[in-house]
Parts: sequence; C-alpha cells; structure tokens
Amino acid sequence: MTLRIPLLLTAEIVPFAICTERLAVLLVQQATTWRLPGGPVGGEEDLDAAARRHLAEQTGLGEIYLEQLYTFGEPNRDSGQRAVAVAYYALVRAGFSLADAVPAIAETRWVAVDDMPVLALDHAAIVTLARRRLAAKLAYSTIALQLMPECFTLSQLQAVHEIILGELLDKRNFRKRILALDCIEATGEMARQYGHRPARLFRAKRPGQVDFIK
Amino acid sequence: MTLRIPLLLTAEIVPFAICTERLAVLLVQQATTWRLPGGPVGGEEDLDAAARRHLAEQTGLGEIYLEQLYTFGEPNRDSGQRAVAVAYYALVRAGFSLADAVPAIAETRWVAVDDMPVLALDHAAIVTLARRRLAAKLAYSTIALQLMPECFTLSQLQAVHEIILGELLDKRNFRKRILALDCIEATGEMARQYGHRPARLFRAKRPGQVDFIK
DNA sequence: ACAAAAGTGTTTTTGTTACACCCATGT
DNA sequence: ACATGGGTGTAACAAAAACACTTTTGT
Repeated sequence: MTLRIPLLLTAEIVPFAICTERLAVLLVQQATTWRLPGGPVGGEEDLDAAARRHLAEQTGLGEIYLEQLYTFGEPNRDSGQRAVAVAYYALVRAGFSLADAVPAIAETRWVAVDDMPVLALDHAAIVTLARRRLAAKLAYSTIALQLMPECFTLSQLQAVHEIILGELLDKRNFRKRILALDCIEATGEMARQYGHRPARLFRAKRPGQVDFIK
Repeated sequence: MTLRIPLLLTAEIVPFAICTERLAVLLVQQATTWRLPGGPVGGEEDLDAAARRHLAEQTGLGEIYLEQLYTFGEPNRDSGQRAVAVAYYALVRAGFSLADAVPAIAETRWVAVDDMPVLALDHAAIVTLARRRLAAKLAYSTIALQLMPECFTLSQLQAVHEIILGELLDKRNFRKRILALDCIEATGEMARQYGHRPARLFRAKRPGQVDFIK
C-alpha cells in the first residue's frame, strides 16, 4: 500500500499578463523549444511553494496571484519517463517590470496566447485550459483586478475584460456593474493622459483578494 | 532536471450519493479509522484510470461520473512519508445497488456528509471541497442528473437539488427551469407511488453527459 | 371523505441590455 | 476649433421570484 513508484512530479505555471493589448503568456526557452516555467517539486516542498519557486527562479516573478488549475498525469505525456504535472496559472499586474525582478536564469518571452509557438509536451493544452478558466472566472469573480497595476482607470479595466473575453463591452453597463461590486475605490488622483480629458484613477479595495460575485 | 524524489502518488475519491434524503459519502474502513476510497497510482497508469480502479476494487462501484477536484501535496499531509493525492469526486445514481457490484474487498459504509466520523489524513478537507464544488456546479450544469436513477420523477429531482443546496425550492419555478434546459424527457410511464396521484417519469436525454447552462 | 403528493400560470420584481450626448484636456 | 477618450442616465426587455388552487390516487 505504500509502494513508491519512480516518477517525476512537476509544477508548471501559466503566467498571464496583458501585453500590448493582448493576453500573453510568459514562456521559457529550453534548448530550441519553448515551454512553460516550472519544474520538479522538492522532496519536502509544498506544491504551491514549488510553483512559486520555479516561477521566481526562471522568470523573476514573485508575489503574484497563483491558483492551481489541473493535474496532468497521462502515462505518455512525457516520452521516456513517468511525469505528473500539477498545473497552475498566475496573473501578473500590467506595468510590472520584469527588470525589477531578480534576473531570470533562463531566456524568457511574453507571447500572445493567439500566437503561440509549438510548446514542449502537453503545455499547449495546459495553456488552453488555463485560458478557459480565466475567461470563465471573469464572469463570477473580481479576478481581473489581479491583472491591474495599483492604480488604473475604468477604461483600462474594461479593456482587460474585453481582451480576455474577446468581445467589446458597453462602457456604461460595464462601469455600473463594476462599481456595484464595491471592489474598487477612487484614489482621488487623475491619470494624465494627453490629448483628452484626464481619467479618474481607481485602486482595488482588497488588493490581494479575489471576491466571488453573487 | 529529471531528478525523481521518492514520493507516493495516490488518487482519492469522494463518492457521493443521495441516501435516505441526505447527501452521503461512501467511506472505507481501514483498521480502526475511516478514509476515502483510493490508493497509489500505478507506474504506467493514468490518473483517472487509477481513481476508477481503486473505486471499483474497494467499493464495487464502476461506470459512474468522475471528475478531478484538486491535488493535495502539503509535505506533512501524511506523517512519515511524502504523499501527494490527486482528489476526485464521483456521483453514484440513487437506487444503484452495491450488491450488484463486485464484492468490495474492504468494509464500506455510506455516511451522511453532515455526520462524518474523523477521517484519515486530510480526507475531511477533501470532502468539504468536493461538497462545495458539487453545490456550485448545480447552478451552472446538469450535473444533478448523474445522481438520478434511469427513471425519476420531477419531485425526486427537486429533492436532490434541495438536499445538496440545503434549501427548499419552489416547485413551479424548479420545473419551469429544468424543463427549459431540454435535458430530460418524459418516458410516458408513471411512478406507482401509493396514497396519492401517480407522478410522470422522466429520463435524461443524454445520460452520460453533463451540460453547461447559459 | 380525507390525506398526500402531483401538476399547473400569472403577476411582480429584479436584473440586463441597448442606446447618445456632453466634458475636459492637448494640440 | 478640433480631435480624443472620459464620463453620465433612462427606457425596453428578459429572467427570476413569489404565489394557491385543482387533480389523482389510496385508504
């Protein structure tokens, strides 16, 4: 009952951010192929901790929203060895500078989800699932705030929703809905965009927290 | 990068059914404690397959709805050894007789979720999470049909919803909603309950399938 | 005749969608 | 003055909730 099979247990992370008006994933280059950041879970390491550690080591990202997605364990998902992957997705706030973070040890690149190269193993399937989950969660949680910088305008928040959902939203209805959720508050500051009226800046009321709606 | 840590990977299953008007879980007795059915994943075995196999071996249940829930991997969840559990939940149709199934090799018992004994390891937390997921899924899928026998009355289906949600529902609104989903059809038969008017029997249009709503 | 659950529509309330103009700023 | 995105309310519609009586059977 306590037999231990030889297997490789890994944590793999899909780090999402909005880059240049598109939903993008941070990929890591390994030899000639691209893969998700991630790697083996340590012998005494928590799964979430392993995911955070690999993300930090390979990309410099830390202190971000992380959520377990699904565990992939088909016997043949990695040719040659038995590998089980606990997949996560992470949300990176726009404006977060990778340069601020510890220099990454691997070559990394933000790639738009609609324009992904061939990925290692079943990583493409992991990205697809993560994307579906993220889009679904927009409808019943305040998860989009995890993609926003500390201060943001309502138009920026709306754009994030539109990019993830892939459809345009009505400005007045969107604002009504978001403000009714009571999850953001005006800072009192104004965004100094030029060429038009300045926009009010908002911040999350509970920055780290994702609330459920209804 | 390919180091293999010695660890025990298991699949654990929360088998739900409606028993005597309550939501119940099938537990397995091991020595003096109760635990969820489940056990080690084989070296060349798919995770889902391992879950189905252990469920069949330990309880005789087969051919039922099964869905991955979450993977638990805290280093200390099992004292002494590193154990990672991929948790599943399963739905057993009311009226399914365990006697029909292969004789179970372990002592098993259906226990109401509100009346659970102390369980091994973190199995209580797994049950709690599974229960939340099941209740949430009622709202946006036809998953409740997986708990019904082949033929059932609308009142029986309503009772299942009420038991899982823990609240009473309006009969007319419930029927309107369910019938609008176009997921069940009348068989033409009547249920011969005694002492009152017979009820029309229904069956699922797509028995194995769980549809999403909206 | 009575008890017990089955069956059936309409009204009210709530939430969602559609929609157009003025405002503040930089050039 | 004009170009640009910021900001605002209301009416129509759809969906959800509230609500009570008649029907069919067994005893």
